[in-house]
Amino acid sequence: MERGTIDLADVSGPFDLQSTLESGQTYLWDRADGTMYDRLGAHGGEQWYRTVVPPIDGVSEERIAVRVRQTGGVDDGTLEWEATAGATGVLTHLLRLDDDLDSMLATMPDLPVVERAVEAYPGMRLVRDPPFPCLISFICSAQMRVSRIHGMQRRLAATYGDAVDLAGETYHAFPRPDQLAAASEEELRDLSLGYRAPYVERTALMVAEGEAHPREAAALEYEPAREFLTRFVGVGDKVADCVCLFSLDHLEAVPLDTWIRSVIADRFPECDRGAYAETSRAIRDRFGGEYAGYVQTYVFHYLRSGGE
DNA sequence: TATCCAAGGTAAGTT
DNA sequence: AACTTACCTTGGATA
Repeated sequence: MERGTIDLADVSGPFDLQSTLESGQTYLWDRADGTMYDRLGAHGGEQWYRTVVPPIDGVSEERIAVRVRQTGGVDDGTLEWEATAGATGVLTHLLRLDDDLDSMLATMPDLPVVERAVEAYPGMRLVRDPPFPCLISFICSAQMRVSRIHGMQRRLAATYGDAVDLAGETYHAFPRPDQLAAASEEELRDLSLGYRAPYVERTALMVAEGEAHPREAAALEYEPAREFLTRFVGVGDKVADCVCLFSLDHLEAVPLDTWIRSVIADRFPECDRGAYAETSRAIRDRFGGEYAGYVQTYVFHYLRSGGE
């Protein structure tokens, strides 16, 4: 086992681990105390969070089990980690510590709800999930509560993923495409995926057989990337936008989910253009363009956690 | 205790 | 292109 620390004074702008991981962007981490997504806004403070990271091109060539916690403040605190290999690189990648958050915040629109959301969760960042697990977890998200989406991913990992030991505990990696493609629809329904089971099965098969891989969409412009991702079964515009934003660095993507649609109806009705693509463009412009997805994530978490 | 409802939507069919 | 409808499951609200 290796351990290390990341000094947040060396990171551009603030960082907050808890709001970053528990704001409904990622379903691939667990809290060590088992309360991840159990209660909205349950502040345990300085908790360990853990995950297993698959090999990532240009970042790490091996699979790494890691746990991490934050001590101290969002500007001058410390990230403390333990892992099966050096983890500073993968944590910087997954938690977007390479973003210059202050500069991004400076470009965000001068709107009351945005300002309050940013003040409520200082240091919250977007995540950069691995593409395949991100794709599958958001296929599972259709018409589902956040805590249950997380439960599905836990069961998928426990059932089909490799076991990895770290510091006397067993972690379960998210299943690779070939592992998930070997699952039957019936087995997936037994994990209570419901009607999403055939979507997951068929999409895993598409990736396992090399028909397409979600990471290919990272090389495309944003809107073509969204269109590309909808070729996967169970992926419409909304899920495609989530993968664009939470995995593929298309930070202008604004997923039009039920929460953001209600924000549009209540506060920006002129942005409702009917069709997804046009409404998406309108709210993206209203949210400042280049980093509109950051704005969306602040507003989403702020409203969902009871603000206003 | 029983019943109802909605949850980070998508696919397939109809007009 | 816009509009309907079916779809699994279950925690939480309501009666």
